[in-house]
Amino acid sequence: MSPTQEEQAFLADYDPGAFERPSVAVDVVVLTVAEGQLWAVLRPRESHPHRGRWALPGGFVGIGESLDDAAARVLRDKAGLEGVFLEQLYTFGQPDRDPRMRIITVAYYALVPAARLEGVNGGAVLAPLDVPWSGEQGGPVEPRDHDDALLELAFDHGEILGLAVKRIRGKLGYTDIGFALLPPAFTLRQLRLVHESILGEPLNKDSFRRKALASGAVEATGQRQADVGHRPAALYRFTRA
Amino acid sequence: MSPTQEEQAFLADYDPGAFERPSVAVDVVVLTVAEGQLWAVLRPRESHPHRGRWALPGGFVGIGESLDDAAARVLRDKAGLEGVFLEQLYTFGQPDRDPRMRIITVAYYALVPAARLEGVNGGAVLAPLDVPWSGEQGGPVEPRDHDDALLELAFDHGEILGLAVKRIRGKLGYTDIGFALLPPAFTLRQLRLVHESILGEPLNKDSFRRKALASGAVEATGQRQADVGHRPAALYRFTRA
DNA sequence: GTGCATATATGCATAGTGTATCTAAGGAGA
DNA sequence: TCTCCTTAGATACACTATGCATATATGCAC
Repeated sequence: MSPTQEEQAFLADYDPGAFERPSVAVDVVVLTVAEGQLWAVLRPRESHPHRGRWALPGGFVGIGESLDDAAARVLRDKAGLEGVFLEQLYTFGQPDRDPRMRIITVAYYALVPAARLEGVNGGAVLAPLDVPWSGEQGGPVEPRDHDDALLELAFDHGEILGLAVKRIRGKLGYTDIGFALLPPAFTLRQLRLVHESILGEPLNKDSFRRKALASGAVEATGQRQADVGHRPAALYRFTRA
Repeated sequence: MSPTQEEQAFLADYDPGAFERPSVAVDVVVLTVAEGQLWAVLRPRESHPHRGRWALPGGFVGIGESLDDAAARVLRDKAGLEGVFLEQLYTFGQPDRDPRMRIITVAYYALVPAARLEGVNGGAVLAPLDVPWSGEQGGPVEPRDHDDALLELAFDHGEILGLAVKRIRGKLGYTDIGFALLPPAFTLRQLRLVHESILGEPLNKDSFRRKALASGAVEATGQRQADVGHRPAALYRFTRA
């Protein structure tokens, strides 16, 4: 840190209003699972900088608005989603992350059942994510378009996406976030596919079944699948433990 | 959100510089383990608001300074610490969390071996923390003074402290953060006491020992304890797996 | 009906964990 | 020097979780 910055920060302790303030934004990573992989909502940037590149839905935080409220607003206005799982991820604040000015962004991630994202609106796309690392190693992930070509991301949004994937890989084992990606009634196979898609590796079918049933997190609805071309699986619902 | 806020946020998309910006600060939860419990560094507030209450070491983020740099600077200037474990925790942004103005704070947590905190300087105290919840339930924690009286905290710093404790409880099992609280050479008993103090519950001595040795995270230094009044334990060092 | 695909139950081998027991190695004090 | 106390560290065993194999069940397509 330069002496000038240090001096500024020192003085700011006593009169923060007298010094230059950063802008604060929120960006939301909207994730879903379909076809055995993760997908994220991206929007094309229509102005400079990074015009034409793809960006996370985001926006500035209002001066009287909480961070959670700002994230929920962005989710509603820019992805058409309400009432979904939404949690703070990490705050990105490198001084040069936006070339225009100092913008600190508080990243959130939302988990949505695939059915809620069928009609993605207003230029946004749902892009499948290649995760070029294993376990919780971390690093950027690579969104692709329908021709399997890489989508170029704006700012540090690749890093943000990567951290979201890393985070849900970690939280999958000891939280209920997997259920946020499923419809109200689901089969144990669907539940396992969600876990496999997030973890990027196959899981033992029988142990997964045993663990899921023993966890107390699911209960049978009494219903079964229909029209599936094989023995229909029982449908379960999520029950908070 | 009021229509005015929504309108502001909408317009801010196109000209963020034209609208009022929040101040952004960092607060650092400095934690250590000693005498079988967690301790945190607190400083008395010398001006309003919340004058006389206790606060986390903190400060405003310089306009050209990264968040990590700001946290490291606060740690150095207000707790006299350098080169310790330091990681972002969570960002707190309720509009009314500071009565003076809108201040968003990015909270960090630092983990420090107890020996590094023996001479706490400049009015700061090292306060033992009562954790009135089990597991990863979460909630505020209660710092106490030498007479076991509760210390009143400023702003939402009780909530921040509580989240830090919850976070390290969770990360203890699948990361190396426990070693950040130990000196370079330590016994397996010391390592277990760190885990027990963080988790707030006793651990099985033998299984803990087995797991620690099998993990590959520790190796024997060849040295032993001295002057301990019983069979001296072997000293180990941390080795990155 | 026959074949195919997946669901679901059961049994067994193996690995991990909790617990008990035994011996080792230091200091304190008679 | 001997005895006692305390904690270290090794070993054995029961129990549980998990991976894996096998057998049966149940739907649709033909």
